[in-house]
Amino acid sequence: MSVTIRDVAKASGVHISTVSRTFSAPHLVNPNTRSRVLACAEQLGYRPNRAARALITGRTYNIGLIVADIANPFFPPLIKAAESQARKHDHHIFVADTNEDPALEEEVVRALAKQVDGVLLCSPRMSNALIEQLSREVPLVVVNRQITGIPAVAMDVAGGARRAVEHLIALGHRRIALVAGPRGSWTSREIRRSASATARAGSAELTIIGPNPPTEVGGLTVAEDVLRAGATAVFAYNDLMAIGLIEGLLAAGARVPQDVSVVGIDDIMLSRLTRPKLTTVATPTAAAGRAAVDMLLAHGDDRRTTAHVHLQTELVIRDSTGPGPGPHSPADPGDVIAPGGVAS
Amino acid sequence: MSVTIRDVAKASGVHISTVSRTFSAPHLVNPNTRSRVLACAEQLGYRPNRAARALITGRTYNIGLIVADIANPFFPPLIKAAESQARKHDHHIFVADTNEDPALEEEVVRALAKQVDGVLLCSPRMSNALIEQLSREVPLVVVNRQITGIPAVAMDVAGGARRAVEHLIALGHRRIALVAGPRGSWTSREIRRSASATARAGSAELTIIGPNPPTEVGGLTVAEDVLRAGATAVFAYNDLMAIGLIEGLLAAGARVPQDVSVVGIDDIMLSRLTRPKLTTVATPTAAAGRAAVDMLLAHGDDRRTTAHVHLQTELVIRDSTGPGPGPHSPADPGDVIAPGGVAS
DNA sequence: GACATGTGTGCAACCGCTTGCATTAATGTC
DNA sequence: GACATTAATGCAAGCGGTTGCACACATGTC
Repeated sequence: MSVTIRDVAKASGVHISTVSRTFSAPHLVNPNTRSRVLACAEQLGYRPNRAARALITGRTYNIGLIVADIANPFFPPLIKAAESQARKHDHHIFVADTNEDPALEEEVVRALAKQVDGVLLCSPRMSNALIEQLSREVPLVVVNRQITGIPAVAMDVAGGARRAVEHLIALGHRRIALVAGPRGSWTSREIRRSASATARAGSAELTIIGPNPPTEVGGLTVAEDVLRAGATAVFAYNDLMAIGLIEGLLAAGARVPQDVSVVGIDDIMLSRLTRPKLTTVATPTAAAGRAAVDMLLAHGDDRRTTAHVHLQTELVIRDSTGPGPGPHSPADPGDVIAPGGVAS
Repeated sequence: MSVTIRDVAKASGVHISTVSRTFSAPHLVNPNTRSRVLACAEQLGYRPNRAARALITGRTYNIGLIVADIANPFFPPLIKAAESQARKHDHHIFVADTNEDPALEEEVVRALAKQVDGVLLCSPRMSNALIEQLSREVPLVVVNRQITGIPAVAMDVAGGARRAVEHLIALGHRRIALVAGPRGSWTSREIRRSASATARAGSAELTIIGPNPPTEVGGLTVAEDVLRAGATAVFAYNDLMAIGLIEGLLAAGARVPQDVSVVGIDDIMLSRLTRPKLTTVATPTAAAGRAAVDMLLAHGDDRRTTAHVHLQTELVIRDSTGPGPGPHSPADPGDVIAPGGVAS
């Protein structure tokens, strides 16, 4: 049915091992023979069977890419960049979506382990211990997370969060809400830590609302909590939530940014298209995808390359942030109500 | 290194063929033996090597999914649904992005052919002839295209286009522009055909602008052409272009929908979030992803299942369309200028 | 008790390819 | 011209599984 190495061998009058070497070790075969074999292969439409090759060499030329939610606009640019970079190195990408479910994450890694040269774990929700264990079964590169001993591509979300909160403080906001992301997210912890420290340093009050699902709906549903907390500015775990939040705020009659300023993080395509346009922290998503693939492929040679790539983020000021109530805001700690669903 | 069928055989005191049958033909092995083997396998953490299995059975349990542009928000829901549906049947998905390039499309299909049980070709830009040829090399299901002899999942874009244009006509618009999609797109041809027929039936004038790249920028850049054509309403090839177009129109000083009404197609998530919210034709993207996977897997048994699945579309009226200039519009065919980039 | 029947397991070939080793021919060295 | 060296190719084992066939044994039938 399908044309194999034997067909090519027969057609070009050499042994199959010569054909094999023509493709995997060309320098070992006589140039004349080589070109004859290549001609036959071309003519027959021969393509090496990677599965068969992988069986012996252990290299599959496949990469697993695991994301929490393909439909979250944060991921597509990353996937696209990774796929393109992988193809440059003749690798293919398995994409799996875990629906934000840590258990599914583990299962998918295990299911993919034997069929890939390595797995890119994007924004994993698993525990560090589990990730370390899995990394013994298959080469792993984590994106948006830092674990000692595991190669990682991290974006400087802490720096981004700092700049975002500083921006709000500079605008005169003193009562800021942080709409947190999902439990188990490293990014969420980083943001929380950095935003808290920055608020403290700027003598602003930070109310943490969450955890929440990292979706538009997640943002929409906390709009009331934000208003009840009396915040004049909000920093959200990601753009999708920020956009949902703005929807919710507008629906509740609050104006953005006149009454409430909103900052997101990610700079997804959407952020330039909503009204008001979203002020946000741009994360280099595509660069992260490329870097992760590069690390994984480099990784192969020397297993202890636990380098960590750090990518810079950048504050993009658009229209969803504006001046706060000013330095003389009648902020009375007494009327800060702790609404349902608010944690610290 | 990795635990194989032989390790399990040794541990449970049976021949490897018995272990093999325990997994691939359980009814052939004695229940006692079976449970013993399963226990050993579980304890050793054995996972069958799919590549090795594929070598003999010819079934890889992999599916290729080829899209024109992952970053186009139309695709992620489709990919997500397909991946999820595939996983239900214990299949994995290779995702490839072709950057809207037909040549790359062909190359990717060929590269994937041997490693998958079939390929889902989403919105292919290739010629029918080429698709037919490829379908002889690997089982194919096309999405958003119809080719006799090839299983397909098609959305009723023609019906959608009709309803969109009828909606504009009902609002009183008589000079309508169609912002066309990329060359080679079946959807683009369907839309053009259906929109033309509907306009003619409704005594409206339809100016076709394009072809254009199916992106936000593609829409943005034709805003001037639309205004120059004197159209009071526009139907765009997809939501992304419609949204870009609205940006462009607003930037040029035109109000939407007061001066120009805009309808898109796809109902991507974005469409609910922009201002004004986009009137559009909703296409059942996730359903298409699921259906395509199902067809491909069913396909396996009986190669001549060239069924075509047809999915309904639906007009979603939001805020980007409004009343036209009315029946007494001073439309003078004489001042219809054919701007640069306008085709018919 | 002889025989057909069925059940569970082992044996070995094979899927398409890679690779260490043996073999042969060509080349260089003194 | 004998010998070591190098280059090019063939041979065959094996990667981790599957599967047709043979075999041993237990049962049922007359």
